[in-house]
Amino acid sequence: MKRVLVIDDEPQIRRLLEITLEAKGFQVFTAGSATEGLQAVQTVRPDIVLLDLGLPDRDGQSLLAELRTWSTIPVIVVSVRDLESDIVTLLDSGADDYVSKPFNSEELFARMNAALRRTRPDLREAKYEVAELVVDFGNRRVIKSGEEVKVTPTEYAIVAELAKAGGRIVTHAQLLRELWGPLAEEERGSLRVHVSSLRKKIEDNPSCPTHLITEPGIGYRLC
Amino acid sequence: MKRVLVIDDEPQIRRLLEITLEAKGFQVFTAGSATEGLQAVQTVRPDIVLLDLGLPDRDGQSLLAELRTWSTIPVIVVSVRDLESDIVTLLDSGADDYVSKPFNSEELFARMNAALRRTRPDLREAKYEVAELVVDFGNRRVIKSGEEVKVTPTEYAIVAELAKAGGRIVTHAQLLRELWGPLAEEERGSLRVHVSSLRKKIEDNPSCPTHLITEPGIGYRLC
DNA sequence: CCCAGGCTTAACCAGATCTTTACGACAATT
DNA sequence: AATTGTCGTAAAGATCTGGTTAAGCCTGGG
Repeated sequence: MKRVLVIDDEPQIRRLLEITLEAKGFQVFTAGSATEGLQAVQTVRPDIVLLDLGLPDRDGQSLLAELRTWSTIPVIVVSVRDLESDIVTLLDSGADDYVSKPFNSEELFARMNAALRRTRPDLREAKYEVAELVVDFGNRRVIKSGEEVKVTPTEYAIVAELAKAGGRIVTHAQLLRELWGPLAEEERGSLRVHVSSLRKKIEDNPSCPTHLITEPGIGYRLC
Repeated sequence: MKRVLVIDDEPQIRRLLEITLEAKGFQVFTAGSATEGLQAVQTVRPDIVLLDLGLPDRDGQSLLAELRTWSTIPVIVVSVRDLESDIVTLLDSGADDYVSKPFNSEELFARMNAALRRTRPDLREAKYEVAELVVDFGNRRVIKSGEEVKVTPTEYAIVAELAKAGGRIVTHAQLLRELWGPLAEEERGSLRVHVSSLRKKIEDNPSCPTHLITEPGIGYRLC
């Protein structure tokens, strides 16, 4: 049975979709806000997401952008707006399709199936892998040579941030912002310590790192 | 055994429903006012709610609206009024079905079962098993090594939530929201206590848990 | 009315985790 | 060669988190 996650702040819409989609044979999960929704993607691992724009806590597009940094799960955007420019922007941000309210449930169903057919199942795994190192976002785990590595919350945040960048450099500023909020420049020392202890766990030879690489003066990179 | 909460201000009706529903195999809880009812939803954790309109302290519809902001529990509205417009409004607000007084108990029973089937596909006949531990959603029981374990309502809610996640991590926030409603961040201490006592019941060695695992800084997981 | 079960709160403890600090290595610069 | 700044490491201390226990409160049933 296919699992669908509905992210919408209006309870009535959630209910409506729940009923119509269950009738179509989907297993339906719901989330009432953007943050809740992002979390739910990880926990319920749906096959497809229906995302309403105009959530209270966060812009739908930024949610989509964040989601796309670590997941390729198909997302269909649902919204009352249907300006041509909006549609383009959203598809650019990684949406798979677009349905405007009020929607015809048959049309929605058809588009969902199309999106499901289109996706490559092998890419739906929310994981980042390099050689013997695997960052499993879905289960919040780090695996090295098949063995799970116990990392602290901060260490996971660092390695996840680097993994999401997919091998590209992540600057000190970016990491600091992600870990300690926007105005934390004094934590550079702390960051160094955490990187150090992280290397002890994921590197064969911590003093000569092969995965968590320092880019002097810039930041770090996972490769 | 399914739990049903009856919210009605008339003692006679409460009694009547209590008797007929108990005969049908439900465990019945009652509340005599809207505020009492809202509270009871949290404390008794029913599987379904029967809500009478025309409560003294509050409009039934606003109660429904509030409930729907944090719970998807099936609600069947019972009322003397049966204006078409009212029915539509109520279903819009999130009611699952509508029965007008005086009601036929067979009809009510049928509609309750329909609502339960529709809204809780995960609980229909499902069980979650890991080694010697079984969470029996259908009968609301926990079995360990063939023996039933007596758990309190809150403990059952916790273990059921974890079981539904099927071994994946459930965050503190998710659990808190599910157990105490949307704005309960202060209950973390209480959650810890319940987890502790739950472990005493389902773990061979509670100080070294093998099933109910702590994911430091994140939440819990059943495996 | 009292009693028992269940929930919450508070206190305490242990261990994990984070930050701070100090120091040494290294490279680039003067 | 000395200076400067960046980075890694180790150790210490502070802080946080989670588990446990016991006490008190509330509620429903006898």
